[in-house]
Amino acid sequence: VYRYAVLVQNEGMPTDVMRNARQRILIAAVEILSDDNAASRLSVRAVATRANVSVGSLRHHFPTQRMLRDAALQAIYDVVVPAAPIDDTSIPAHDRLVASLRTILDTGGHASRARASIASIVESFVIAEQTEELREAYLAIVDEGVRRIEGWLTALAGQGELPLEHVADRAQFLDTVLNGITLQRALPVADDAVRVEERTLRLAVDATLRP
Amino acid sequence: VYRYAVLVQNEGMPTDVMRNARQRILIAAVEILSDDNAASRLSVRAVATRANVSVGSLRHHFPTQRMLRDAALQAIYDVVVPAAPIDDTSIPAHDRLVASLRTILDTGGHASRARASIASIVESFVIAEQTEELREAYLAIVDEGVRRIEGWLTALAGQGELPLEHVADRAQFLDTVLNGITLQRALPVADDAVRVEERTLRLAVDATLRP
DNA sequence: ACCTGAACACCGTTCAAGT
DNA sequence: ACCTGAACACCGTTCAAGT
Repeated sequence: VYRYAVLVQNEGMPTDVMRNARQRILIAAVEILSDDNAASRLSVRAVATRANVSVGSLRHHFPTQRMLRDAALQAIYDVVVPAAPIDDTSIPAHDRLVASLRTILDTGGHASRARASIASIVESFVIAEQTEELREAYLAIVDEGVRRIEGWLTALAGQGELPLEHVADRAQFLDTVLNGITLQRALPVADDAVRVEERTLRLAVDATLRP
Repeated sequence: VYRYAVLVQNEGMPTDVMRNARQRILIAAVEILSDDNAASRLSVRAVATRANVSVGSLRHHFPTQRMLRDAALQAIYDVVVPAAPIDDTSIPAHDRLVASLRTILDTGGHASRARASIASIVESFVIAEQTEELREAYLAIVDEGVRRIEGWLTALAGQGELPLEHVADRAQFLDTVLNGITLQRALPVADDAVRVEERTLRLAVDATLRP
């Protein structure tokens, strides 16, 4: 699904795409990540083999496995999620962060889509046999989400909106709040759910943007 | 810190604790998890070495690494949890609220119990056909939880710890945070899960107990 | 600059063998 | 029943060597 996106994204590039190892590695990684199998891990050798490239070559283009995963997820998100206005200082920091957090929430959707989303997550990671492989796959996903939030908070810290040393803690905090909201969206909702969610998100952001 | 707790918890046990491999393994795991070093991982060999036990012996008592981690986290929570009454003004309001919220969290349990708990909720209220009856049944349960939190906040408001008019909003907020934590307890957990959860809960309570 | 593949130090799990 | 430690199949990273 996403592999074409990655290609398109680099359209105005050198010459023969299939001759470009970096491209092939990135495409292979995106393919593995967007595989139907939720538990698929992004191992060095799996990616290298799929891209028809040596381990050393992979490492040359992506010095660490984290850099590779980040690049692949970034490529996916760049296509799927509209960019957040985190640097638009004409808008209050509070509103920018709320809007950014909503881009994560919206990947889960609402109503029946939110329910399908949670059902799938619970099936894959809660009900399924708890293997180490599954755990690592899940933690990699969580990590990406938290890092995204950290990215926003770091940007806001650069504008003096919060202390830089609290970025990690507060990103985890916001991640938990988003998990709570996501779960609540899937569960039966009260009539005032939208208002409650809005207030909760604002309260969480208030707590985050404070010395 | 927690190592003694694990010992105490098994006080009425066999004979010589230091001769009990299972005890030593559990203690070693708890020590590593409650280590200050946030990067500490719970590897088989690290635990086995620390416990002065072979890898095989460790596997005999804890067939998978997950079971070991679950047992260690359970041991930690069993000690951390004891509830402080909300009206005991000799304890800081902050601590009283955290302790009270933990009593709700602990109804969900940890590890396999937390997973069974979430699986059951999702099955009953997310996957099941969304009837009005189901919705009302669920909202009644939620209401009960939120009302409990409101009760605590009202008590604290009476002591001047927060404005009375914000009690409803903030109870909803805390409910969302608890939902997030509950979900995270059921999903695969990182090695630093205990610390992260503690910080998140404190941050949420900080946000609540503020004008 | 780009690529190769062996080597290294890890990981969790399995298992024949001991007591 | 409890324990041992080697072996296995992985993992991510490093690096001398090629082109």
